[in-house]
Amino acid sequence: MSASPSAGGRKAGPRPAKPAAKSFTITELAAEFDVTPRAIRFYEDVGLLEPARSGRNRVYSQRERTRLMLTLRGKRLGLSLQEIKQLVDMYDSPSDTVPQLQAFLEVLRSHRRQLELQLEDIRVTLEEIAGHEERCEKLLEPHVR
Amino acid sequence: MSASPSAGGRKAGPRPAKPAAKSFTITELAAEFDVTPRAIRFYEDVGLLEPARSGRNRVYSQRERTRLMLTLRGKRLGLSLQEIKQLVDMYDSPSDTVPQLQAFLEVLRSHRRQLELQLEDIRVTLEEIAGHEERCEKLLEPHVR
DNA sequence: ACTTACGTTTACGTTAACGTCAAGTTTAGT
DNA sequence: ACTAAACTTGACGTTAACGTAAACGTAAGT
Repeated sequence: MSASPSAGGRKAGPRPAKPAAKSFTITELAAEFDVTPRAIRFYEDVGLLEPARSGRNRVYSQRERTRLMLTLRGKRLGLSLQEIKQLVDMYDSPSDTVPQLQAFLEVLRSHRRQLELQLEDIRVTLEEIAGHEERCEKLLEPHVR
Repeated sequence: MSASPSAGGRKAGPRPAKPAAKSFTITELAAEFDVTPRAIRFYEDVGLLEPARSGRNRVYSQRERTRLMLTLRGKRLGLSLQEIKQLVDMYDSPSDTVPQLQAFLEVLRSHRRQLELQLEDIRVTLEEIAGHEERCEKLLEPHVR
């Protein structure tokens, strides 16, 4: 999202109206995303999360919550935690130099290619499943009557 | 060099009009699908493949080749070998009784639901990637001039 | 007979991604 | 003060999916 030049006066100073910056405990997130706290701590060991601390206890910001979400989505897509870390790190570290941007673009494109292949795999599989389902239903139909 | 597709007269007995039922060695399959023989043997241990034998050596039929293909596709979709086995087994064992068919249908539908979720994950991710790419390119454009 | 190529079995090693205790700490309630 | 609940940090265990090495078999070529 690129705003028009004079639209956003981003200045440090008196905070206008902040929505209180909701935070989460580890068990809250665990419950919300249906994973164990152990898993979440493990993602931290790997470097995927860096929650703040309130004393000894972990405090997760909205940003950490998002990273956890992306992590789990990555897992569902079959990525390893290392791969996920690479991607997520690039996603929210603002590359500014030209070579960095170019490297980022390369990663993005490679990731996209992989997803498109996977998309094709899924498409084919879904078609096969549809065929099987049809066959099954046809075989079951006579028994319904 | 490897065997050419029997260009001349490959008559090895009184076989009338059979398409010769092409078969494969383990290294052929390994090369074709870019996996190690070790992996293929491992899939056999798990019960995903049951190649015939010529003496001690494994001989893979077209059917085995297909099962290997499905196995690798399953892996790309993030399934475990056990899950893959369940699916592949159902796919080519001809369920005939009504309860069997119904169970099969249930598995198919559950599998389909999962794939559809994955499809959604991919769709969302691709959109995000598109956004990142666009932003990147916009940042790089000025440097091209 | 000897090597080379390809295949085999057996067995132990490795990596990823957690699970599963054990033992301690901190906070809230009684 | 005592207890329960929620969280913490180690540290070792486990499972899946192979990798890797050792030792052997066998058929083909020289």
